[in-house]
Amino acid sequence: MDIGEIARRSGVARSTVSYAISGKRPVSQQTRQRIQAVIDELGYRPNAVAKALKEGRTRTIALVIPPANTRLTDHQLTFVASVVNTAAKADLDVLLSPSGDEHDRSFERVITGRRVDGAILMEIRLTDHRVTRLQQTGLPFVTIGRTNTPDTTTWVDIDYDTLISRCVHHLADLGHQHIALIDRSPHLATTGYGPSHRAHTGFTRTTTQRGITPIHTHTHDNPNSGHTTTTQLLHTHPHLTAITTINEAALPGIYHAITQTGRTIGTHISITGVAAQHWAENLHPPLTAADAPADELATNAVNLLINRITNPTTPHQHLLLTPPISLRATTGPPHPFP
Amino acid sequence: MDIGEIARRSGVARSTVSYAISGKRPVSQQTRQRIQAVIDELGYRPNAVAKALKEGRTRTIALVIPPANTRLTDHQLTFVASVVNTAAKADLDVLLSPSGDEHDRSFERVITGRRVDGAILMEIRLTDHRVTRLQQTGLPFVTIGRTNTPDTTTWVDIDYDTLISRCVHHLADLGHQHIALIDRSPHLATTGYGPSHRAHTGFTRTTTQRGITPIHTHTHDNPNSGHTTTTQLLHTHPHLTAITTINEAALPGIYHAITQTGRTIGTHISITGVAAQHWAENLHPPLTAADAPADELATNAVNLLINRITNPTTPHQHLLLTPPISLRATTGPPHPFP
DNA sequence: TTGTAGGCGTTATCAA
DNA sequence: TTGATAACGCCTACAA
Repeated sequence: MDIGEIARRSGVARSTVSYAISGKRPVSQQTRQRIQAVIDELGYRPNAVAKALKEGRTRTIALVIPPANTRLTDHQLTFVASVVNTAAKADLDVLLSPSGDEHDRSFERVITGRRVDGAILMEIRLTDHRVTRLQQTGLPFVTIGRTNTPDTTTWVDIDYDTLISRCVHHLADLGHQHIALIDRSPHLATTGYGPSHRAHTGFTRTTTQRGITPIHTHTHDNPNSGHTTTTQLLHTHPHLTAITTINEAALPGIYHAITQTGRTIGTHISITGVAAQHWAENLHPPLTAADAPADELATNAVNLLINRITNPTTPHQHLLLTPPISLRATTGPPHPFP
Repeated sequence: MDIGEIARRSGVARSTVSYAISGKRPVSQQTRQRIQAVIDELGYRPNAVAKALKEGRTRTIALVIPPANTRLTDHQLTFVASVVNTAAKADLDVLLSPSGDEHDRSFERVITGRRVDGAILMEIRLTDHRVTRLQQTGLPFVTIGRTNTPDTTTWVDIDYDTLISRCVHHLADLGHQHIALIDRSPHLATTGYGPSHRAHTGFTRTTTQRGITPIHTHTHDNPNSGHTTTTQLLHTHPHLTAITTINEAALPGIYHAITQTGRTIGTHISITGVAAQHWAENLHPPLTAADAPADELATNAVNLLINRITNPTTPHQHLLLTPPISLRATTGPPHPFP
């Protein structure tokens, strides 16, 4: 059933039906009602594909998610959900596209076939071939995180440098002299993952500035790895009294490793870092941390993208978020252990 | 740039270019190469929207996710990722559609505008208006979970009844006499959420059969709620020695509440249930549980859907999964506390 | 206030 | 082996 069917049954031209639906041209009360009756009776809905072809836009955006081999963190998950919700409010649909690994076909297909009006790229690297590819195609896009050449794209990001710097200052103010940064996986760092680099930079700068012994270590995005790393860390660095981290997925393991040695969190070992709010709140004890603003990131990403789609020539906009640290229960003055 | 442009530059007809690309008609080596050269030079890609209009299918499926107000559990998240991956392997794209709440517009738009060839519905209820709606439209779909009239749809589901029954048997075999079922939220149960109902059924039947005192309680899908519920549970039922649950999101809180009272998990309180594998493994101690097979659920859902799309008249197929219980570290013979 | 007709970019039928 | 052309279903000038 198509618009012609409706037209025939209501005894009008196809264009009249179209106008009756869109309201872009006045239609007499009488015909409008007759048309509407037929539409209701047949349950007619315009074919979105035909409409998209005619209008040259699909009212769909792509969300390019990280490869599936690395499990999505809670923060990323919240982000995806927020994107879908924000897009829904703007009557946009979201096409999910896995990237990396063997999924390049999917990525190519989505961004190259004019199936979407724009794209949001998650978890980009300092140099990222997907960004290059997207720039070639001319499809509007915004990235979560920024590349080495931030001025050439529209992006939203979290200021991990400043955030980790603040964490170190907070711990230093409490009197800590030995602070460890537990980073995300070494693999991410070597493949140019911005947050890792920038957290590291902020950490190094601030510990130097405050005359603190810095300890830098990586761990995979899961509790088991966090447990192993932390156990080792406590063993090799007996003077350690504070940890800061951007690896929320490892946190349960970090907690467990600490308590397992008989230490108390917040007393013998202070912890702080960056994590999803509900994640920080649901740990025991609740984590003092900068709450990663996934919602805000998502809302802004979608809005910036809509902006770019409707007005492709505007200069690139950027948004760097620096959420405050929520004081909860995991930091305090250093207590030697045992 | 369109197919006509390529045709012009290669000095052939548009149809020849089309056939050169699709291979659905023999094209001489010579012209094919000439065409390919032009395509490569200009970076031409066929417009997927036009193709979809012409072919009458979009090579896209919709994944209808639960309303955003209830945070997705780990199991659900894994499921979404698996669907996207499986679909990608079949060169299908996935359109995400939130349902429920104020998102009915999105749901309607997606399933009604011929934007997708089929849909997968997550978290359906025993009576579910989305199922009814989908049946009206005639769009092929498969549900995760089953309604009250399971024969009228294609579905995949987890056999919570049998799973919880097995858990009770396992605990009873160990000698437990007082077993509690911690269900998911009361709201889910009252809105006809199948897994809640069926877990409850299996629990009641098996406890009766084994002569065990059943205790049934609900909790929300988060650690805090699990903590509150469990604390209260231990208080009201001091003889309780075992818990079985289908609420994986509440587990950290359940654990915490138990140890907080001085009890040891696996000794004073045995726990078992249904949860995502990596979730069960990353708890301390690791949870003895039936590993919810999100991957298998997803793969089968996608394949059944593809089946239904290509062959809409086949009888409905169903798949009920009953994964075995993985023995880890949280069950043992009952030890009175203190 | 309404109708006619052309075109969005493909694929596929029918000729040559 | 290739070309011309008619759809797919919609929107929107342009006419009436």
